[in-house]
Amino acid sequence: MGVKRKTKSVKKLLKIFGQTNSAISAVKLAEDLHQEMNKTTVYRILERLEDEGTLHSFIGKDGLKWYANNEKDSAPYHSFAHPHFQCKSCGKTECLTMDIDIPPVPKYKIDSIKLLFIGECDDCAS
Amino acid sequence: MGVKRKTKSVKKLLKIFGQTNSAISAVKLAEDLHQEMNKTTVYRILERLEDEGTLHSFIGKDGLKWYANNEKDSAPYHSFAHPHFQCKSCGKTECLTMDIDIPPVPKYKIDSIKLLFIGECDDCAS
DNA sequence: AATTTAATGCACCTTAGTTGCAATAACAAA
DNA sequence: TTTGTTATTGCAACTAAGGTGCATTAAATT
Ligand SMILES: [Mn+2]
Ligand SMILES: [Mn+2]
Ligand SMILES: [Zn+2]
Ligand SMILES: [Zn+2]
Repeated sequence: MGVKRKTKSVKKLLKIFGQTNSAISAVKLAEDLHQEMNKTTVYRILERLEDEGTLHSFIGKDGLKWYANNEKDSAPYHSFAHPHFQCKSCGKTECLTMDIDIPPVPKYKIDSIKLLFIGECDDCAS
Repeated sequence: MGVKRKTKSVKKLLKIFGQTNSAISAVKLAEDLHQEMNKTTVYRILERLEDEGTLHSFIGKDGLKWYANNEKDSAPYHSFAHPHFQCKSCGKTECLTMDIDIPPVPKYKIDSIKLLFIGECDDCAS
């Protein structure tokens, strides 16, 4: 179920995601906010914001969970994937704006596609 | 570094991967083999087999690490991705045989691509 | 057989994420 | 505004994946 009450903690997280397009790991959020709310609260709010469609999540290259804004007009799965990029040097992780066209997979009923590009970002490539 | 000695434990794992094309999670292997070797040994052998190119690994939808055979002729990253499928009902996880063509990503230097299809397998879709 | 050292077992650790429950605070009704 | 309902939070304890240090074992080589 989604968020039912605009608590201080919910507002705080919404503000953070309102200020960036980058993905942020749950771990980082729990760390950064640990003076303002319990880590359990962070995890629970993220879950609720994802449920209601405000955020979306994915698993990064190291198995950590990352969250980012959901584009309002993001449709469910057609035949394209919303890709993420993760820098193996600095860890920066982003939603890519392009949608990647994925050909149909024979034999399986596909619900969603996770597409993760791993490489080096601008800053680290120099 | 890769495997230097064909120990009993190494042979056991090689035999297992010699008998299937499915991916197997490290957790499952450690469980199944826990009478025959320590879980630490399982994790270390998997790491070495991946280092030497015998196996490859990826992170599944729940953040677990999965291993599967490496096709001998698998090139590094050109512009295609080796996709995996994971059934959200029964957890079955497989390497797909097709290579998916991925268009170049502007702005980033990409080293590898992780492509995970999540859906329902034949058995679970009925 | 003796030597070398890669590989293993074990005990312990680290970290991400979850759970149960009592206390708190949105929010709506009175 | 006060009161009542219950969503949300904090806390402490827990689970599970995976990793580490080190003494011991066992491949492989001489
Ligand atoms: Mn995204
Ligand atoms: Mn594979
Ligand atoms: Zn970077
Ligand atoms: Zn299935």
